[in-house]
Amino acid sequence: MARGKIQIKKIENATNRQVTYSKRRKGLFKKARELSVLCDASVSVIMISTTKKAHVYTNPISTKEFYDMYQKLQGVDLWSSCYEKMKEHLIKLKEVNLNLNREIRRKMGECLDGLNFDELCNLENKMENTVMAIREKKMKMITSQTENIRKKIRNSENEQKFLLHQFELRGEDPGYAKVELGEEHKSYLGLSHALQGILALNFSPNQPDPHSGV
Amino acid sequence: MARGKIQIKKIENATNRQVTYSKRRKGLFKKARELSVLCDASVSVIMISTTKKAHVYTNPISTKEFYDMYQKLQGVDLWSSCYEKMKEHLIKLKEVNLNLNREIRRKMGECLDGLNFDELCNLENKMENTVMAIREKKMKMITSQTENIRKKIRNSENEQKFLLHQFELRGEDPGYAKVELGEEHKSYLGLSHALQGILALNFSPNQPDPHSGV
DNA sequence: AACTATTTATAAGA
DNA sequence: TTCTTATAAATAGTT
Repeated sequence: MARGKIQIKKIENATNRQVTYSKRRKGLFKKARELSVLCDASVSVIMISTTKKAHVYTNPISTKEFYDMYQKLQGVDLWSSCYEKMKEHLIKLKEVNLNLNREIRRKMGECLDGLNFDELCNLENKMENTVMAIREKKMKMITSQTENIRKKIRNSENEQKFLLHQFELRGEDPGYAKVELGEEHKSYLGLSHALQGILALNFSPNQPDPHSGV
Repeated sequence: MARGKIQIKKIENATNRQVTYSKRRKGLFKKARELSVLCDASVSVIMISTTKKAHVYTNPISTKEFYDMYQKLQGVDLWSSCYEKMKEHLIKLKEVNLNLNREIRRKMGECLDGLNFDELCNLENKMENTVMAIREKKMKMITSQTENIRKKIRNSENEQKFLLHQFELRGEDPGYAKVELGEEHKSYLGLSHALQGILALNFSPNQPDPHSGV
């Protein structure tokens, strides 16, 4: 358009192309601004070079507002695919949550109205098994606790024996300490045995229940 | 820019403005196309007039692709507010689901390892209450069923009486029908009474459990 | 980045 | 709207 006409096709010389890009970009933005002002229109110009650098002109609204308005006017949602998928996922999860909550309420004995007799029997069985499992777990806990206490006692007994031995070697009388430790051990043992007794009682009555399938 | 210079400010004459808009729009699109071709760049021009009509030129990619690329290059997500909120919601729901599932597994007697002794006792109580609630529900079901059957029997007995009365008035003998109905009633009653007995047995043993708080 | 010959865009009029 | 055309503006090639 000056000093000779040019063909509208890609400029092969990279430097030349870059210079032209710069000049024409400026020109385009100027024209865009003029159009926007003269005609009171909203104009958005975005250019992305091969070097992936973006140049933007928008007036009088932001790029986001531009896209929002564009979408509204065109009646298309450019992001619907991603957005809608997410929405669906959300709805599904909500439904799953609702069902899980209902299941929990049923397991708490509420919300039983929708179940028929067979389903009630089934749920009863499962819940009985649950109670049994919980009792078993408690039993294990107590047993292992008792075992631990016994070990501790054995350890301190051994330690005590060793200390006694040491005292004897020195010809001294450690009487007081010996009695103290002995009392402590007895109360430990008493507690754990009592707990085991309670659990054993608690555990047995359900075993002959005609409903528990095991 | 011809036949006289103009000021770059809004053209007040509406017709004039419209004409200029049309002419300059064409010019801008032409320049955009030339730039795109000459410099091998991506160009997007969107114009929205005061009459809310959109005119678009993009090359060589679509408006959506343009938007996506623009976002990536600018490192901003124009929809982040809405999108991120949704994402957070999704993550929260997933977490809730996970917890609900864990709760259900616990109520089924699995996954008890994370609980301490008190929690186990608490869960045991709840599950016992559940079993009781289920049994109560079953009981109610049977009771109402029995009641229904009793009502039906009463109704058919009344009907039978009425029919017998009618026959007597006519001086005829309906003996056969009377015996049939009577037998049927007995078997119904027998079944429901037996069921009630079974349930009563099933229901009572858990009542004196020292762990149920009620 | 600046210059400038020339092409291109376009304002006003038809 | 479109065509015309005088003139302003843009810009290709050069420095």
